[in-house]
Amino acid sequence: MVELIVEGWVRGIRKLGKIMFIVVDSKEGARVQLTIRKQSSGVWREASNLTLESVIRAEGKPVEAKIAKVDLEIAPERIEVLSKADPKLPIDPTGRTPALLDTRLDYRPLDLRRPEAQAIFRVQSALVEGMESYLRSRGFIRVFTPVLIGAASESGAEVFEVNYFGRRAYLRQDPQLHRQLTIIAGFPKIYDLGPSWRAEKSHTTRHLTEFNSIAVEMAFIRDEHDVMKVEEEMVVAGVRNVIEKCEKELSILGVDVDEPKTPFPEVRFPEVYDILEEMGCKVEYGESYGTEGERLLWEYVREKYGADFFFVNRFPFAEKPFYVMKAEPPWARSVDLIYKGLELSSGGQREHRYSVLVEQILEKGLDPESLEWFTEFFKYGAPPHGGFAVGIERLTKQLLNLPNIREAVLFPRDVKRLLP
RNA sequence: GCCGAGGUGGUGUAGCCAGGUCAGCAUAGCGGCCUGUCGAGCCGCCGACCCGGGUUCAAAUCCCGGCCUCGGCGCCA
Repeated sequence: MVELIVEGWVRGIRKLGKIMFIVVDSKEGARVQLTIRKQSSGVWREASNLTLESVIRAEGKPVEAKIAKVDLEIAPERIEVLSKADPKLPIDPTGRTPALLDTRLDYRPLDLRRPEAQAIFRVQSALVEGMESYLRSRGFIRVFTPVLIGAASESGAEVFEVNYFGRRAYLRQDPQLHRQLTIIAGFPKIYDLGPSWRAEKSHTTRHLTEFNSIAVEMAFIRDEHDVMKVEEEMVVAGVRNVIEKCEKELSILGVDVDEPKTPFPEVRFPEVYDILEEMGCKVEYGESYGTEGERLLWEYVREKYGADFFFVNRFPFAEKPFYVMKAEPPWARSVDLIYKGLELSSGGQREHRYSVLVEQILEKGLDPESLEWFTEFFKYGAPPHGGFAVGIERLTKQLLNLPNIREAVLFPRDVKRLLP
Protein backbone atom coordinates (compact mmCIF):
# COMPACT_ATOMS: atom_id res chain seq x y z
CA MET A 1 0.00 0.00 0.00
CA VAL A 2 1.09 3.56 -0.65
CA GLU A 3 2.94 5.59 1.97
CA LEU A 4 1.19 8.87 2.62
CA ILE A 5 2.69 12.06 3.99
CA VAL A 6 0.55 14.41 6.02
CA GLU A 7 1.71 17.88 7.04
CA GLY A 8 -0.38 20.17 9.14
CA TRP A 9 -1.60 21.34 12.54
CA VAL A 10 -2.65 19.10 15.41
CA ARG A 11 -6.29 19.78 16.15
CA GLY A 12 -7.18 16.99 18.53
CA ILE A 13 -5.49 14.51 20.83
CA ARG A 14 -7.54 11.66 22.25
CA LYS A 15 -5.61 9.15 24.30
CA LEU A 16 -7.46 6.04 25.42
CA GLY A 17 -4.98 3.90 27.29
CA LYS A 18 -3.59 1.68 24.56
CA ILE A 19 -4.87 3.52 21.51
CA MET A 20 -4.48 7.16 20.62
CA PHE A 21 -6.09 9.39 17.99
CA ILE A 22 -4.42 12.49 16.67
CA VAL A 23 -6.53 14.77 14.48
CA VAL A 24 -4.58 16.83 11.98
CA ASP A 25 -5.78 19.53 9.61
CA SER A 26 -3.49 19.06 6.66
CA LYS A 27 -2.05 21.81 4.53
CA GLU A 28 -4.30 20.59 1.73
CA GLY A 29 -7.34 21.38 3.86
CA ALA A 30 -8.20 17.77 4.67
CA ARG A 31 -9.01 16.51 8.14
CA VAL A 32 -6.81 13.52 8.86
CA GLN A 33 -6.82 11.15 11.83
CA LEU A 34 -3.67 9.38 12.91
CA THR A 35 -4.51 6.19 14.72
CA ILE A 36 -1.70 4.86 16.91
CA ARG A 37 -1.57 1.68 18.97
CA LYS A 38 0.66 1.32 21.97
CA GLN A 39 2.55 -1.69 20.55
CA SER A 40 4.16 0.61 17.96
CA SER A 41 6.23 2.07 20.77
CA GLY A 42 8.38 4.60 18.87
CA VAL A 43 5.48 6.39 17.27
CA TRP A 44 3.51 6.11 20.51
CA ARG A 45 6.26 7.89 22.41
CA GLU A 46 6.49 10.61 19.77
CA ALA A 47 2.72 11.08 19.71
CA SER A 48 2.51 11.26 23.51
CA ASN A 49 4.53 14.47 23.42
CA LEU A 50 2.27 16.24 20.94
CA THR A 51 0.41 19.36 21.93
CA LEU A 52 -2.58 21.02 20.29
CA GLU A 53 -1.70 23.34 17.39
CA SER A 54 1.76 21.85 16.93
CA VAL A 55 2.94 21.49 13.35
CA ILE A 56 3.82 17.93 12.40
CA ARG A 57 4.68 15.71 9.48
CA ALA A 58 3.45 12.14 9.64
CA GLU A 59 4.12 9.27 7.29
CA GLY A 60 2.18 6.07 7.16
CA LYS A 61 -0.30 3.86 5.44
CA PRO A 62 -4.01 4.57 5.16
CA VAL A 63 -6.20 2.49 7.47
CA GLU A 64 -8.04 -0.05 5.35
CA ALA A 65 -11.46 0.06 6.95
CA LYS A 66 -11.67 3.70 7.92
CA ILE A 67 -13.71 4.17 11.09
CA ALA A 68 -13.10 7.79 11.98
CA LYS A 69 -15.39 10.50 10.63
CA VAL A 70 -12.61 12.32 8.82
CA ASP A 71 -11.36 12.68 5.27
CA LEU A 72 -8.48 10.28 5.77
CA GLU A 73 -7.33 7.86 8.47
CA ILE A 74 -3.71 6.85 8.68
CA ALA A 75 -1.64 4.46 10.78
CA PRO A 76 1.58 6.47 11.04
CA GLU A 77 5.00 4.87 11.01
CA ARG A 78 6.77 8.11 11.71
CA ILE A 79 5.76 11.38 13.31
CA GLU A 80 8.03 14.37 13.09
CA VAL A 81 7.34 17.50 15.10
CA LEU A 82 8.20 20.48 12.92
CA SER A 83 7.16 23.02 15.54
CA LYS A 84 5.88 22.22 18.98
CA ALA A 85 3.17 24.53 20.28
CA ASP A 86 3.22 25.74 23.86
CA PRO A 87 0.54 23.69 25.61
CA LYS A 88 -0.75 26.81 27.32
CA LEU A 89 -2.52 28.44 24.39
CA PRO A 90 -3.93 31.91 24.92
CA ILE A 91 -7.31 31.09 23.40
CA ASP A 92 -9.25 27.87 23.35
CA PRO A 93 -8.27 26.09 20.15
CA THR A 94 -11.20 23.66 20.24
CA GLY A 95 -13.68 26.48 19.87
CA ARG A 96 -15.72 25.01 22.68
CA THR A 97 -15.21 28.09 24.81
CA PRO A 98 -15.20 30.77 22.13
CA ALA A 99 -13.22 33.84 23.07
CA LEU A 100 -14.69 37.29 22.59
CA LEU A 101 -13.82 39.07 19.35
CA ASP A 102 -11.47 41.50 21.01
CA THR A 103 -9.52 38.68 22.66
CA ARG A 104 -9.45 36.72 19.43
CA LEU A 105 -8.04 39.69 17.57
CA ASP A 106 -5.25 39.94 20.14
CA TYR A 107 -4.26 36.42 19.07
CA ARG A 108 -5.44 36.70 15.49
CA PRO A 109 -3.00 34.30 13.79
CA LEU A 110 -4.14 31.57 16.15
CA ASP A 111 -7.77 32.59 15.87
CA LEU A 112 -7.63 32.49 12.08
CA ARG A 113 -6.89 28.75 12.20
CA ARG A 114 -10.54 28.12 13.01
CA PRO A 115 -12.30 26.61 10.02
CA GLU A 116 -14.93 29.38 10.12
CA ALA A 117 -12.28 32.07 9.84
CA GLN A 118 -10.55 30.19 7.05
CA ALA A 119 -13.85 29.96 5.23
CA ILE A 120 -14.48 33.72 5.43
CA PHE A 121 -11.24 34.55 3.63
CA ARG A 122 -11.69 31.86 1.02
CA VAL A 123 -15.09 33.34 0.28
CA GLN A 124 -13.61 36.82 0.16
CA SER A 125 -10.96 35.69 -2.28
CA ALA A 126 -13.58 34.10 -4.54
CA LEU A 127 -15.70 37.23 -4.32
CA VAL A 128 -12.85 39.45 -5.50
CA GLU A 129 -11.81 36.92 -8.12
CA GLY A 130 -15.32 36.93 -9.57
CA MET A 131 -15.52 40.71 -9.65
CA GLU A 132 -12.06 41.11 -11.16
CA SER A 133 -12.57 38.55 -13.87
CA TYR A 134 -15.85 40.22 -14.80
CA LEU A 135 -14.12 43.59 -15.11
CA ARG A 136 -11.25 42.16 -17.12
CA SER A 137 -13.67 40.35 -19.42
CA ARG A 138 -15.29 43.72 -20.07
CA GLY A 139 -11.99 45.34 -21.02
CA PHE A 140 -11.11 47.03 -17.75
CA ILE A 141 -7.46 47.08 -16.78
CA ARG A 142 -6.12 47.07 -13.27
CA VAL A 143 -4.15 50.15 -12.30
CA PHE A 144 -2.37 51.26 -9.16
CA THR A 145 -2.96 54.80 -7.98
CA PRO A 146 -1.06 56.47 -5.13
CA VAL A 147 -2.02 55.97 -1.52
CA LEU A 148 0.15 58.87 -0.40
CA ILE A 149 -1.33 62.16 -1.46
CA GLY A 150 -0.05 65.67 -1.15
CA ALA A 151 -3.33 67.43 -0.43
CA ALA A 152 -6.25 66.43 1.76
CA SER A 153 -9.09 67.77 -0.29
CA GLU A 154 -11.45 65.00 -1.23
CA SER A 155 -14.63 64.75 0.75
CA GLY A 156 -13.86 66.39 4.03
CA ALA A 157 -13.59 63.09 5.90
CA GLU A 158 -10.76 63.00 8.40
CA VAL A 159 -7.41 61.92 6.96
CA PHE A 160 -4.28 60.43 8.46
CA GLU A 161 -1.29 62.68 8.26
CA VAL A 162 2.11 61.33 7.29
CA ASN A 163 5.49 62.94 7.82
CA TYR A 164 6.92 62.94 4.32
CA PHE A 165 10.55 64.06 4.59
CA GLY A 166 9.38 66.92 6.73
CA ARG A 167 6.50 67.79 4.44
CA ARG A 168 2.88 67.08 5.20
CA ALA A 169 1.33 64.20 3.30
CA TYR A 170 -1.86 62.20 3.76
CA LEU A 171 -3.14 58.67 3.33
CA ARG A 172 -5.88 58.62 0.74
CA GLN A 173 -9.51 58.28 1.82
CA ASP A 174 -10.45 57.04 -1.61
CA PRO A 175 -8.60 56.44 -4.90
CA GLN A 176 -11.15 58.76 -6.44
CA LEU A 177 -9.26 61.76 -7.79
CA HIS A 178 -6.35 59.84 -9.27
CA ARG A 179 -8.75 57.47 -10.92
CA GLN A 180 -10.29 60.46 -12.67
CA LEU A 181 -6.88 61.71 -13.73
CA THR A 182 -6.12 58.26 -15.12
CA ILE A 183 -9.29 58.48 -17.19
CA ILE A 184 -8.14 61.84 -18.52
CA ALA A 185 -4.79 60.20 -19.22
CA GLY A 186 -6.52 58.08 -21.84
CA PHE A 187 -7.36 54.86 -20.00
CA PRO A 188 -11.13 54.69 -20.47
CA LYS A 189 -11.79 51.55 -18.39
CA ILE A 190 -9.85 51.02 -15.20
CA TYR A 191 -10.13 49.58 -11.74
CA ASP A 192 -8.01 49.97 -8.66
CA LEU A 193 -8.01 47.39 -5.89
CA GLY A 194 -6.46 48.50 -2.65
CA PRO A 195 -6.63 50.20 0.71
CA SER A 196 -7.96 53.53 1.82
CA TRP A 197 -7.92 55.11 5.27
CA ARG A 198 -10.34 57.12 7.34
CA ALA A 199 -9.26 58.86 10.52
CA GLU A 200 -12.82 58.88 11.88
CA LYS A 201 -13.34 57.77 15.47
CA SER A 202 -16.17 55.45 14.56
CA HIS A 203 -17.08 52.85 17.16
CA THR A 204 -19.28 50.52 15.18
CA THR A 205 -19.42 47.03 13.72
CA ARG A 206 -19.15 48.39 10.18
CA HIS A 207 -16.22 50.81 10.27
CA LEU A 208 -12.50 50.30 9.95
CA THR A 209 -9.76 52.89 9.77
CA GLU A 210 -8.14 50.86 7.00
CA PHE A 211 -10.30 49.15 4.42
CA ASN A 212 -10.09 47.88 0.87
CA SER A 213 -12.20 48.72 -2.08
CA ILE A 214 -12.58 47.69 -5.65
CA ALA A 215 -12.79 51.05 -7.37
CA VAL A 216 -13.94 51.32 -10.96
CA GLU A 217 -13.82 54.30 -13.29
CA MET A 218 -15.07 54.41 -16.89
CA ALA A 219 -15.18 57.00 -19.65
CA PHE A 220 -17.59 57.91 -22.46
CA ILE A 221 -20.66 57.09 -20.42
CA ARG A 222 -24.07 58.45 -21.37
CA ASP A 223 -25.06 58.98 -17.76
CA GLU A 224 -24.72 57.38 -14.34
CA HIS A 225 -26.83 54.39 -15.39
CA ASP A 226 -23.94 53.03 -17.47
CA VAL A 227 -21.89 52.99 -14.29
CA MET A 228 -24.64 51.37 -12.24
CA LYS A 229 -24.98 48.63 -14.83
CA VAL A 230 -21.29 47.74 -14.51
CA GLU A 231 -21.48 47.88 -10.74
CA GLU A 232 -24.48 45.58 -10.67
CA GLU A 233 -22.96 43.07 -13.05
CA MET A 234 -19.66 43.14 -11.18
CA VAL A 235 -21.24 42.43 -7.81
CA VAL A 236 -23.41 39.67 -9.24
CA ALA A 237 -20.36 38.08 -10.88
CA GLY A 238 -18.56 38.11 -7.54
CA VAL A 239 -21.45 36.52 -5.67
CA ARG A 240 -21.94 33.97 -8.44
CA ASN A 241 -18.29 32.95 -8.19
CA VAL A 242 -18.72 32.40 -4.45
CA ILE A 243 -21.76 30.21 -5.03
CA GLU A 244 -19.87 28.19 -7.61
CA LYS A 245 -16.60 27.73 -5.75
CA CYS A 246 -17.31 27.97 -2.05
CA GLU A 247 -19.93 25.33 -1.34
CA LYS A 248 -17.82 23.86 1.45
CA GLU A 249 -17.01 27.23 3.00
CA LEU A 250 -20.62 28.36 2.93
CA SER A 251 -21.72 25.19 4.67
CA ILE A 252 -19.02 25.66 7.35
CA LEU A 253 -20.39 29.15 7.89
CA GLY A 254 -23.99 27.97 7.72
CA VAL A 255 -24.87 30.59 5.15
CA ASP A 256 -27.19 30.24 2.18
CA VAL A 257 -26.23 32.57 -0.64
CA ASP A 258 -28.62 33.15 -3.51
CA GLU A 259 -27.77 34.89 -6.73
CA PRO A 260 -28.90 38.51 -6.34
CA LYS A 261 -32.08 39.56 -8.10
CA THR A 262 -31.42 41.77 -11.11
CA PRO A 263 -31.83 44.48 -12.10
CA PHE A 264 -31.12 46.08 -8.75
CA PRO A 265 -34.02 48.41 -7.93
CA GLU A 266 -33.26 52.11 -8.05
CA VAL A 267 -34.89 54.52 -5.64
CA ARG A 268 -34.37 58.23 -6.09
CA PHE A 269 -34.41 61.48 -4.30
CA PRO A 270 -36.78 63.20 -3.67
CA GLU A 271 -39.08 60.12 -3.62
CA VAL A 272 -36.87 58.79 -0.83
CA TYR A 273 -38.36 61.38 1.51
CA ASP A 274 -41.90 60.13 0.87
CA ILE A 275 -40.92 56.48 1.29
CA LEU A 276 -39.17 57.16 4.56
CA GLU A 277 -41.89 59.40 5.89
CA GLU A 278 -44.47 56.72 5.18
CA MET A 279 -42.33 54.37 7.25
CA GLY A 280 -42.24 56.80 10.11
CA CYS A 281 -38.85 58.37 9.51
CA LYS A 282 -38.99 62.06 8.74
CA VAL A 283 -35.98 63.42 6.84
CA GLU A 284 -35.61 67.12 6.12
CA TYR A 285 -36.00 67.95 2.41
CA GLY A 286 -32.60 68.52 0.86
CA GLU A 287 -30.81 66.42 3.43
CA SER A 288 -29.50 62.89 3.31
CA TYR A 289 -30.81 60.03 5.45
CA GLY A 290 -28.98 58.26 8.28
CA THR A 291 -28.38 54.67 9.32
CA GLU A 292 -32.03 54.11 10.15
CA GLY A 293 -32.99 55.39 6.72
CA GLU A 294 -30.70 52.86 5.07
CA ARG A 295 -32.35 50.02 6.91
CA LEU A 296 -35.85 51.28 6.23
CA LEU A 297 -35.17 51.68 2.53
CA TRP A 298 -33.94 48.10 2.46
CA GLU A 299 -37.15 47.01 4.18
CA TYR A 300 -39.05 48.92 1.52
CA VAL A 301 -37.30 47.42 -1.53
CA ARG A 302 -37.32 43.96 -0.02
CA GLU A 303 -41.03 44.11 0.37
CA LYS A 304 -41.68 45.73 -2.99
CA TYR A 305 -39.05 43.98 -5.15
CA GLY A 306 -37.71 41.13 -2.99
CA ALA A 307 -34.26 42.61 -3.37
CA ASP A 308 -31.30 42.80 -0.99
CA PHE A 309 -29.22 45.00 -3.29
CA PHE A 310 -30.53 48.34 -4.44
CA PHE A 311 -29.34 51.72 -5.66
CA VAL A 312 -30.18 55.11 -4.26
CA ASN A 313 -29.74 57.80 -6.90
CA ARG A 314 -29.87 61.61 -7.09
CA PHE A 315 -28.52 62.50 -3.68
CA PRO A 316 -28.71 66.17 -2.78
CA PHE A 317 -25.69 67.93 -4.31
CA ALA A 318 -25.26 69.79 -1.06
CA GLU A 319 -24.45 66.50 0.68
CA LYS A 320 -21.88 65.33 -1.85
CA PRO A 321 -18.32 66.31 -2.85
CA PHE A 322 -17.52 68.98 -5.45
CA TYR A 323 -16.63 66.55 -8.23
CA VAL A 324 -20.06 64.90 -8.66
CA MET A 325 -22.20 65.89 -11.62
CA LYS A 326 -25.39 67.76 -10.93
CA ALA A 327 -28.76 66.61 -12.21
CA GLU A 328 -31.92 68.74 -11.94
CA PRO A 329 -31.21 70.99 -8.95
CA PRO A 330 -30.81 70.38 -6.13
CA TRP A 331 -29.96 66.78 -6.98
CA ALA A 332 -26.81 65.10 -8.24
CA ARG A 333 -25.93 62.08 -10.38
CA SER A 334 -24.62 60.54 -7.21
CA VAL A 335 -25.44 56.92 -6.44
CA ASP A 336 -25.08 54.66 -3.41
CA LEU A 337 -25.31 50.89 -3.53
CA ILE A 338 -26.95 49.43 -0.43
CA TYR A 339 -26.84 45.75 0.49
CA LYS A 340 -29.03 44.41 3.30
CA GLY A 341 -29.35 47.87 4.73
CA LEU A 342 -25.66 48.79 4.65
CA GLU A 343 -23.99 51.21 2.26
CA LEU A 344 -21.51 49.33 0.11
CA SER A 345 -20.41 52.04 -2.24
CA SER A 346 -20.74 55.56 -3.44
CA GLY A 347 -20.39 56.53 -7.05
CA GLY A 348 -22.07 58.01 -10.04
CA GLN A 349 -21.24 60.41 -12.81
CA ARG A 350 -18.44 62.95 -12.30
CA GLU A 351 -18.37 66.50 -13.56
CA HIS A 352 -15.93 66.60 -16.48
CA ARG A 353 -16.46 70.20 -17.70
CA TYR A 354 -13.66 72.39 -16.39
CA SER A 355 -15.66 75.57 -15.89
CA VAL A 356 -18.53 73.76 -14.13
CA LEU A 357 -16.04 71.93 -11.95
CA VAL A 358 -14.46 75.18 -10.82
CA GLU A 359 -17.88 76.69 -10.17
CA GLN A 360 -18.76 73.74 -7.97
CA ILE A 361 -15.52 74.10 -6.03
CA LEU A 362 -16.46 77.70 -5.32
CA GLU A 363 -19.98 76.66 -4.41
CA LYS A 364 -18.55 74.29 -1.82
CA GLY A 365 -16.46 77.07 -0.39
CA LEU A 366 -13.20 75.38 -1.33
CA ASP A 367 -10.11 77.12 -2.61
CA PRO A 368 -9.77 76.48 -6.38
CA GLU A 369 -6.04 77.04 -6.21
CA SER A 370 -5.51 74.21 -3.75
CA LEU A 371 -7.26 71.87 -6.19
CA GLU A 372 -5.48 73.04 -9.31
CA TRP A 373 -3.20 69.99 -9.25
CA PHE A 374 -6.43 68.10 -10.03
CA THR A 375 -8.66 70.45 -11.98
CA GLU A 376 -6.03 71.74 -14.39
CA PHE A 377 -6.13 68.59 -16.48
CA PHE A 378 -9.83 69.00 -17.16
CA LYS A 379 -8.78 71.81 -19.48
CA TYR A 380 -7.02 69.45 -21.85
CA GLY A 381 -9.72 67.02 -22.91
CA ALA A 382 -11.69 65.15 -20.25
CA PRO A 383 -14.32 62.69 -21.47
CA PRO A 384 -17.61 62.22 -19.62
CA HIS A 385 -16.96 59.60 -17.00
CA GLY A 386 -18.08 57.99 -13.78
CA GLY A 387 -17.30 55.25 -11.33
CA PHE A 388 -17.74 53.77 -7.90
CA ALA A 389 -15.82 52.07 -5.10
CA VAL A 390 -17.22 48.97 -3.41
CA GLY A 391 -15.98 48.21 0.10
CA ILE A 392 -14.72 44.66 0.05
CA GLU A 393 -14.96 44.05 3.79
CA ARG A 394 -18.48 45.40 3.89
CA LEU A 395 -19.54 43.26 0.97
CA THR A 396 -18.04 40.20 2.68
CA LYS A 397 -19.73 41.06 5.97
CA GLN A 398 -23.16 41.46 4.43
CA LEU A 399 -22.85 38.44 2.16
CA LEU A 400 -21.99 36.16 5.07
CA ASN A 401 -24.15 37.95 7.65
CA LEU A 402 -21.11 38.52 9.86
CA PRO A 403 -21.93 40.37 13.06
CA ASN A 404 -18.82 42.55 12.87
CA ILE A 405 -16.76 43.85 9.93
CA ARG A 406 -13.59 42.94 11.82
CA GLU A 407 -14.39 39.29 11.11
CA ALA A 408 -13.86 40.09 7.42
CA VAL A 409 -10.32 41.43 7.86
CA LEU A 410 -7.23 39.38 8.66
CA PHE A 411 -5.71 42.06 10.85
CA PRO A 412 -8.28 44.80 11.38
CA ARG A 413 -7.29 48.37 12.02
CA ASP A 414 -9.75 50.40 14.01
CA VAL A 415 -9.70 53.38 16.31
CA LYS A 416 -8.08 51.30 19.07
CA ARG A 417 -6.24 48.55 17.28
CA LEU A 418 -2.89 48.69 15.50
CA LEU A 419 -1.49 45.33 16.60
CA PRO A 420 -0.93 42.60 15.63
C1' G B 1 -17.55 64.06 18.89
C1' C B 2 -22.29 62.63 21.72
C1' C B 3 -24.83 58.59 24.38
C1' G B 4 -25.12 53.72 26.65
C1' A B 5 -23.13 48.98 28.60
C1' G B 6 -19.25 46.44 30.85
C1' G B 7 -14.11 44.88 33.16
C1' U B 8 -13.98 37.97 37.94
C1' G B 9 -8.26 32.10 36.71
C1' G B 10 -5.18 31.24 29.87
C1' U B 11 -10.46 31.40 27.66
C1' G B 12 -15.86 32.01 28.53
C1' U B 13 -19.13 32.87 32.43
C1' A B 14 -22.03 32.79 37.74
C1' G B 15 -21.98 35.75 42.02
C1' C B 16 -23.02 42.24 42.48
C1' C B 17 -29.40 44.87 42.80
C1' A B 18 -30.82 42.91 48.93
C1' G B 19 -22.09 43.46 51.60
C1' G B 20 -20.53 38.13 55.62
C1' U B 21 -18.98 29.73 53.70
C1' C B 22 -12.23 27.96 51.34
C1' A B 23 -15.40 33.30 44.91
C1' G B 24 -19.23 28.60 41.88
C1' C B 25 -19.35 26.35 36.80
C1' A B 26 -17.39 25.12 31.96
C1' U B 27 -13.15 24.82 28.94
C1' A B 28 -7.89 24.77 28.39
C1' G B 29 -3.22 23.10 31.22
C1' C B 30 -0.84 19.26 34.56
C1' G B 31 -1.26 14.06 36.71
C1' G B 32 -3.98 9.27 36.84
C1' C B 33 -7.50 5.27 34.68
C1' C B 34 -9.21 3.48 29.98
C1' U B 35 -7.76 -0.58 22.76
C1' G B 36 -12.12 2.85 18.20
C1' U B 37 -12.42 7.83 20.10
C1' C B 38 -14.40 11.62 16.91
C1' G B 39 -17.01 18.22 21.62
C1' A B 40 -14.41 10.94 24.05
C1' G B 41 -15.45 9.63 29.30
C1' C B 42 -14.27 9.30 34.64
C1' C B 43 -11.06 10.91 39.09
C1' G B 44 -7.57 14.47 41.13
C1' C B 45 -4.61 19.06 40.93
C1' C B 46 -3.12 24.16 39.37
C1' G B 47 -5.16 28.92 38.39
C1' A B 48 -8.98 34.98 38.96
C1' C B 49 -12.32 39.65 41.58
C1' C B 50 -8.83 46.25 36.15
C1' C B 51 -6.13 50.23 39.26
C1' G B 52 -6.39 53.87 43.40
C1' G B 53 -9.07 55.97 47.29
C1' G B 54 -13.51 55.88 50.60
C1' U B 55 -17.81 53.76 53.66
C1' U B 56 -18.13 49.42 57.03
C1' C B 57 -16.58 45.01 62.29
C1' A B 58 -16.53 43.05 57.12
C1' A B 59 -16.22 45.00 49.92
C1' A B 60 -15.99 41.02 43.81
C1' U B 61 -20.56 43.28 45.80
C1' C B 62 -21.94 50.04 48.00
C1' C B 63 -19.66 55.30 46.84
C1' C B 64 -15.85 58.51 44.24
C1' G B 65 -11.81 59.01 40.73
C1' G B 66 -8.84 56.83 36.93
C1' C B 67 -7.62 53.33 33.09
C1' C B 68 -9.31 49.91 29.47
C1' U B 69 -12.98 47.50 26.28
C1' C B 70 -17.51 46.85 23.63
C1' G B 71 -21.78 48.87 21.32
C1' G B 72 -25.54 52.80 19.39
C1' C B 73 -25.65 57.54 16.87
C1' G B 74 -23.07 61.02 13.74
C1' C B 75 -19.61 60.47 9.43
C1' C B 76 -18.75 57.21 5.78
C1' A B 77 -16.87 52.09 2.18
